[in-house]
Amino acid sequence: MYIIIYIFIAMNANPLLKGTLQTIILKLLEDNTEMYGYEITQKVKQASAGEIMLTEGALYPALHKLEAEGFLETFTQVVDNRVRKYYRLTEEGGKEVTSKLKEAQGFIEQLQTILNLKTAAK
Amino acid sequence: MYIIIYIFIAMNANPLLKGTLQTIILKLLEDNTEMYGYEITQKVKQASAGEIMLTEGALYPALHKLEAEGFLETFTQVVDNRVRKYYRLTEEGGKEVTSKLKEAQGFIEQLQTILNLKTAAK
DNA sequence: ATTATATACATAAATTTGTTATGTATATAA
DNA sequence: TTATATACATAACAAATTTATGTATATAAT
Repeated sequence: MYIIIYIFIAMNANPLLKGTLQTIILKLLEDNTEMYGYEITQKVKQASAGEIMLTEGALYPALHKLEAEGFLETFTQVVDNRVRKYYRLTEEGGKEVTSKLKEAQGFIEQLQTILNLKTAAK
Repeated sequence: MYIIIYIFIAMNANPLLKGTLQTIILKLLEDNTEMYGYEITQKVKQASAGEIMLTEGALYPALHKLEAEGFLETFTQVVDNRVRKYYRLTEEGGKEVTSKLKEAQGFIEQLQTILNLKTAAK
């Protein structure tokens, strides 16, 4: 008789994700018009070669918040007896993507400068 | 008689900083051997063209934590009657920089793929 | 049949990591 | 004398996650 013990070493999934999740969601919806939550997790996983894994506990509240803020609107669809909640950018949301992307690009650039010394400050 | 009212609009300093601060500190100490807290804030400000501003409330606890984890060691020096607490990488800290940098580079790359569609996933 | 895995949503508790607000103290420029 | 810069520290608060649960259906594997 065997006893199998699984030891999971928590490694803090994506310590760098913080602050980026909303931008990722908005950008994906700009590119794909409409997506549902689970679809977003899979898309991010596939597009990032498995490096960025969205947890449901982060994703769903983030989607709800973006909707509450008026950046997203939703509709529901049943496929294979399972409910899917689709999200789509509102006009406000469209503007927000641009703003968030600009912010992210700027931050990434400066971060790379510091971490890489690309532009090597004096 | 004039009454001047200043209205400060809080704009959430660096919403994208989260998770990156430790990496920034470690990298700066790899490049500069030894630095004190205030010096780090100024270096980051200057190197990022004022885009990344470290707040003291984030920086000092982060330094203390890195020290407690054994990645940094300190010594004190008095200059102009003011105390400076210098930080320096330990050997452990040296390894940690490499690891954190690799992690950051990987994340940034994947993030850019998603946000820019640089590598445009199918 | 039963179990595991994938799909699909949701929420609550706990944790991490920041911001904001304070506090202390010295030096220097206005 | 006042404001600003230098230099540290910590506590209260807020935000955004992770982790842990819970519900429910479909499908592949045992």
